[in-house]
Amino acid sequence: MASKATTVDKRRQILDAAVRVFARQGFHATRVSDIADEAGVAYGLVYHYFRSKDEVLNELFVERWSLLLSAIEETDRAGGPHRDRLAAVASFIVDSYRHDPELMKVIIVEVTRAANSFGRTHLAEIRRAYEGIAKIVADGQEAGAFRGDIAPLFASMTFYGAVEQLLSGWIFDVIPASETNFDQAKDLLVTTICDGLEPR
Amino acid sequence: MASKATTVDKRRQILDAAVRVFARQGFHATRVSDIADEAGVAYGLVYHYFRSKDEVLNELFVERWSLLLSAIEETDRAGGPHRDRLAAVASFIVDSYRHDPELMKVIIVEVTRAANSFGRTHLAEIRRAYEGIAKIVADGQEAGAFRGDIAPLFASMTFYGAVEQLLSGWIFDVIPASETNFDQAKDLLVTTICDGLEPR
Amino acid sequence: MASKATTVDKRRQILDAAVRVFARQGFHATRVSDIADEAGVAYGLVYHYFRSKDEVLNELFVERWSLLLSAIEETDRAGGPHRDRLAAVASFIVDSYRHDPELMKVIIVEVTRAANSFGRTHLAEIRRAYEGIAKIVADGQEAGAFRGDIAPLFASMTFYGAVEQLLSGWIFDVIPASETNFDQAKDLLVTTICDGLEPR
Amino acid sequence: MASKATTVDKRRQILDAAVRVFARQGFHATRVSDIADEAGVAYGLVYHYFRSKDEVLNELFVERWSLLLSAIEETDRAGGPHRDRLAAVASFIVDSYRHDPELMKVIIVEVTRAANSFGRTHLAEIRRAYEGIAKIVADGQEAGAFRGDIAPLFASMTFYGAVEQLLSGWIFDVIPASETNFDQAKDLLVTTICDGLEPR
DNA sequence: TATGAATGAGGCTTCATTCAT
DNA sequence: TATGAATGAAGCCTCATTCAT
Repeated sequence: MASKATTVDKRRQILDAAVRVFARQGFHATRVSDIADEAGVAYGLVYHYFRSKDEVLNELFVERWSLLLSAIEETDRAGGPHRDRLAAVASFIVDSYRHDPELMKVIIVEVTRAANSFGRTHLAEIRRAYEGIAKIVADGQEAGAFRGDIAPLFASMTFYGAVEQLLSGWIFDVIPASETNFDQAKDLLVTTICDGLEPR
Repeated sequence: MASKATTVDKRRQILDAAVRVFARQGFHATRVSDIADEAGVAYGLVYHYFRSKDEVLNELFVERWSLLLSAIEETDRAGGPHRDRLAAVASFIVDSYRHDPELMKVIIVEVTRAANSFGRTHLAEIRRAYEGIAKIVADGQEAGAFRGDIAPLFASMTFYGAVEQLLSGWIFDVIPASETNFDQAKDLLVTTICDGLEPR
Repeated sequence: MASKATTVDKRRQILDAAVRVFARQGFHATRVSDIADEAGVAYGLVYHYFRSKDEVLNELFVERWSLLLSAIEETDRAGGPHRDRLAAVASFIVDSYRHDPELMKVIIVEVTRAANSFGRTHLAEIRRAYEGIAKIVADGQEAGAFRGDIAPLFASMTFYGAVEQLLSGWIFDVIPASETNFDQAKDLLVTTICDGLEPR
Repeated sequence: MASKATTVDKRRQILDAAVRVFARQGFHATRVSDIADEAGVAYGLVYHYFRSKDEVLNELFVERWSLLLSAIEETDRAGGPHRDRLAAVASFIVDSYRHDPELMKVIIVEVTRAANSFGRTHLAEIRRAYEGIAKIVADGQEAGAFRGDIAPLFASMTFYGAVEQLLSGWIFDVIPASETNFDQAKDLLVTTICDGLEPR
C-alpha cells in the first residue's frame, strides 16, 4: 500500500535524522523539534511514531546492537581459528563505524559509554556482547589457542575496551580518522591483543 | 590560624559531597541543591565557591587528572623496564579506583567518557594522558622492548581503553568488583597487552 | 477561516494582559507568570509566542511607537501651518494616552524614560521621533513661522519633553488626570511652546 | 577624631563610588559588591553605613534634590523678575549637570524618571519641585509677568519637562553634549518657554 | 497521518542581606 | 570599623509531552 510505504518512510526519516542530530549535538542537547526539523516533519509526528525522545535513541541502539550481537554469535558458531574470530568481531565493529560513523558515535557516546543514563537501561544487552566475546576467548582457551591464565570476561573487556577506545579516538579526532587505514587498524588491534606489544 | 584549621573547609566539604552525589545519580540528574544538602550547607554557598555546577565537576576532574598526568610523566622520567612503566601507569589508575571508586566513577563516566559534554572541554588534558602513554611505548620501541610495527598512539589507546573498560566493568558490576583481586588485575592487564592473549 | 476568527488570538491576549500588568506593577516587578495568569493562559505559552519577557515589552513598544513615527511623518507631509503640525503631534500623543493610558504608561515609564535598560535598545527609534519633530521646526523656521535662533533639535526636545512630562504627571497623579480636559491641555501645550509664557 | 575622619571618608567614598557605578551600569544592574569594589572596600561595609542598596540611592537623591528644592525656594524668596527666577532654576539644574553629570544622570534616570520604582518613593519630594516652580509661575501671573490662562502647575510641568528632556538628551547623546554651550542652552530654554517659538 | 498550539514542571543562577569574627 | 563567608528566596527560561483539529 502506498500509505504503508509512506509510513515506513517517515519513521525511517525520523530515525535517520535523529542519528545526524544526536551525533552533531549530543542527545541531551537535541530537542525533539531539532529531530523533526532535520527530518522535515512537524515535531508532533515524532510522537506519533515514538513514545518519547528516549525511545528514538533506544530504537537506534537496539537496531544496531542486535546486529553486533548476531555477528558475534554467528562468528562463534561459524568456527575457524579463534584469533580469526576475534578479528571478525573487531572487523564488524570497525566496519560499522566506517559505514556509518554518525550512528556508531551516537551508540558509543550516548549509550555504551553513558552508563549513568542510557547505558543503564541497556546494560543487559551490552553485557551480552561482552559475554559473547568472552565465550570466544573461553573456547580458544579450551582449544589451547589462548593462554589459560586470563579470565575470559577479563580478556573480553580488555579487547572490547581497546576497540571502543579506538573508535572513540577516531570520533573525537584524537586519532586522525582521515589518515587512518581502517583495515590495517583491524589487523593491529588483533595483533596487539593476541600477540602482545612485546616482540616474540 | 587555629580558626582556619578548626573550621571545617566548606569548599572541600562541597567537593566531597559532589563526588558522592554525582556518583550516585549522575551529573545531569543531580541538582545543585542535592550537592548542598549532601554537604550540609546552604544552597548559595555552592555558588560562593564555584561559578557553576559545571565548575564543581571541572574542579574534581582537574584535581584528579593532574595527578594521573604527573604519575605518567614521573613514571617515564624514572626510567626502568618499559613494561614496568606501563605497569606503573595501570597500577596508578587501578589504585585510584580502589582508593576512591566514587571519584573515579565520576571522572570516567562524566568526563572521560562523556566526550560530548565535559570530555569536550577537557579533551586536551585527556589527550595528554594518551600521549604520555604513547611516549612510553615509543621509547620502548626505540629501546627494542616493544615491537615497532604498532603506532605508539595506537598502542596507547588500546592500552588505556583496556584499563578504562576494566574500571567501567567494576563500576557497573559487569565484572564483580567485590570478587576482584585488584593487584592480580593489574598484572593480567599488563600481561595481556604486552604478552598477548596467545601463548608464547 | 472561521476557526481562526472564532479562536481567541492568544498572542494578542498575552500582549494585552502584559500591558495591564506592566502598568500595574512595572516591568521589573512583573513575573512572566503574572502575565500568563492575567492572560489566562499557561506559563509556557508566553514563550511560545515570545522569545523572552523583554520581547513582550519590545513588541508593545514597537507596535505603538511606529504609529507615532508615522503620525509625525504624515503630519509633516500633509503640510499646513507649522504651528498646527506641532499641535497635531501633541494631539496624537495626548489622544494615545486618553485612548489607552495603560499602554502609554508602559511605553513612557518602561521604555522612553528607561534609558538605561529598554530605552537603550530603542534609542534609534526614539531619536527618530525627536528628529521628526525637529524637522517640523526646521521647516517652520525656513518658512518664517518659527524664530530662527533656536536649534530645531533643541526645540524638539523642549517640545517633546513638555508633552511627556505632562503625560507623566497624569500617569502618576501629579496632575489630577480625572479633572483634566485633554483637548484644552493640547491647546495650552501648543500655546506655551509657540507663544511662550509671557503675554504678547 | 581621626576615627571620625576615617568614618566620614569611607561613607563618602562609598556614595561617590555608587554614583559612578549607577551611572555606568544602572541601578538594577549594579550589585552591592560592584559599589564596594569601586569604592575599594569590602561589601559588608556598605551595610555598615547603609541599611540597603536602596538606601544608597535614596541618600544620593535626597542629598542632591534637597539642594534643588532649596534653590527653587531661595530663588523665589529672593524676588526679582519672574523670568529671571525661571532662568535661575534652569541655570541651577543645568549647572548641576555640568558640574556632576554622573550624579545627575543617576538622579534623573533612576529616580525622577523611574516613577515605578524609586520615583514612587520620592514622589512627594519630586512634586515639591514642581510646585515650587508652579509658585514662581503663579506669582508671575499675579504680577502680570506671565499670561494668566495657563494653570501654574501645568506651566511648571512644561518647563521642568523641557529642562529634564534636555539633560536626558545630553546624557544619552541624543544631543551632543560635547558641542553644547551650556550657558547658551539655559538662555534658549528660557527664551523658548517665556517667549515661545513664534517670532514676536 | 500530520500539525503545532498549549501545558507546566523543573533547575540553574543571581544577589541582597545577615552574621560571626 | 571592617571583612567576606553563609544564607535562601526569587524568577527566567527550557523543553518534553499532550491534545485538539
